[in-house]
Amino acid sequence: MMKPGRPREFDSESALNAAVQQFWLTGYEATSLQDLLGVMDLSKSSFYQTYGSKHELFLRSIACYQQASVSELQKRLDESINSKNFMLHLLENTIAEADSKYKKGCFLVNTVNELAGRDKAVAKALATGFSNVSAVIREAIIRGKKEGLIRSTKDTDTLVNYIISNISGLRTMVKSGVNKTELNSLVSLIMKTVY
Amino acid sequence: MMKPGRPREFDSESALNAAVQQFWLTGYEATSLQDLLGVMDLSKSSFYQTYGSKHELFLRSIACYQQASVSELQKRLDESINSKNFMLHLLENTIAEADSKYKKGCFLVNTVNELAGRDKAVAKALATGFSNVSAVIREAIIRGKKEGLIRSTKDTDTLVNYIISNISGLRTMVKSGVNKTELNSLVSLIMKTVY
DNA sequence: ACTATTATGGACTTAACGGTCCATATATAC
DNA sequence: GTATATATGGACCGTTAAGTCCATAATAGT
Repeated sequence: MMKPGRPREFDSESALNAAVQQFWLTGYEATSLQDLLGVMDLSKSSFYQTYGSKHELFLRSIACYQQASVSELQKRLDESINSKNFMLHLLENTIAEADSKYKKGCFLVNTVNELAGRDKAVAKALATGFSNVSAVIREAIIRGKKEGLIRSTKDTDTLVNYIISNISGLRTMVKSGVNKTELNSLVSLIMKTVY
Repeated sequence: MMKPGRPREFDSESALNAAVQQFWLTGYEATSLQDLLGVMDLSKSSFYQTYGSKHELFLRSIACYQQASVSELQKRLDESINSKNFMLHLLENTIAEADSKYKKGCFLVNTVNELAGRDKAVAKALATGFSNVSAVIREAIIRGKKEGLIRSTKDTDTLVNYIISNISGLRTMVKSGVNKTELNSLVSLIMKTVY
């Protein structure tokens, strides 16, 4: 039962993806509606009709990014030969942007730093995201323990937090321009702490 | 030889400090000129005459914050009984905000995440700040090695980066609402890695 | 063909932004 | 007291922000 009416002239899925990219690159405040209309390729009317407001779109963008990231992460874990290998690639992936000109970092980490303190709705969306990411990391740690690969005697939760915290730390280091050689040393130290 | 002219009605030092606090709390974009005039307690005219522009004031704020932080840090290192003790207190200090309502984090870390990617002048000011902080951490690591307290065999530079990176990571964890108990576990793991 | 429904373009609104300008106030140096 | 120099208050500016509104366009079902 399709409802009648004029059909969309824009692809709402790719429009949302474009919004994610833009927010990811320039954050919430620094991204104007004009910027969004440009990359999303729709009119102001369609924008408000479809997404309600900039703020609502931002929340949807967080959800979209988070779901994609988590399922990508889960897939990589499932396909890894072991926990250690998964974690090493995760950390290496985190510092991969060090060479590129535009360092977007992680959208969740960026947003925590920009908005979590003063926007409750955003904070909640982020909490969901972090929680979902944590669940995958947790699975990886548990698997590592089963595989007998983990040398640290610390409890699972602490190790999960340790990984999350270090990913955030590495993101900041990348953004502040630390070079790849130094970052690689850092990754090896982090790995050595856990595995 | 004091120059003539009407004297200032505001204290330029405390005005700058107030600006630092405001930028620290709400970042660059989200801090309006009105906000600044309010907390700095001066008129728009005086603002532009004294500080040039919002952007210039922001750069001065970074410099001001950085100098104060570094000298505070250096003082704490000088007064510490040993390197390990200094580092433990540094990390504990980093997570101290976990209980408070407003989590300002570190102004430098916040700003890296908000602006470093698209504002060269800011990036440069931040680089100076991080470099100065690193120098103190470096001194602490070297001292720790002399004192024979450091168990890690990693080179000094890597350990310095490790501390900086973990401080950034902890800041993000605090902002995303992780509780104090978990953070303390994390601190103890980080300490154990180095000392 | 007509109707109901949704989509779109573009004019419009209101408020806030950073920033400029100038007349006036207030001090020092002579 | 007068000249000089700086400080201040407040009006003003152009731009942009997010968001609203309405007339029109384009479809599906009848």
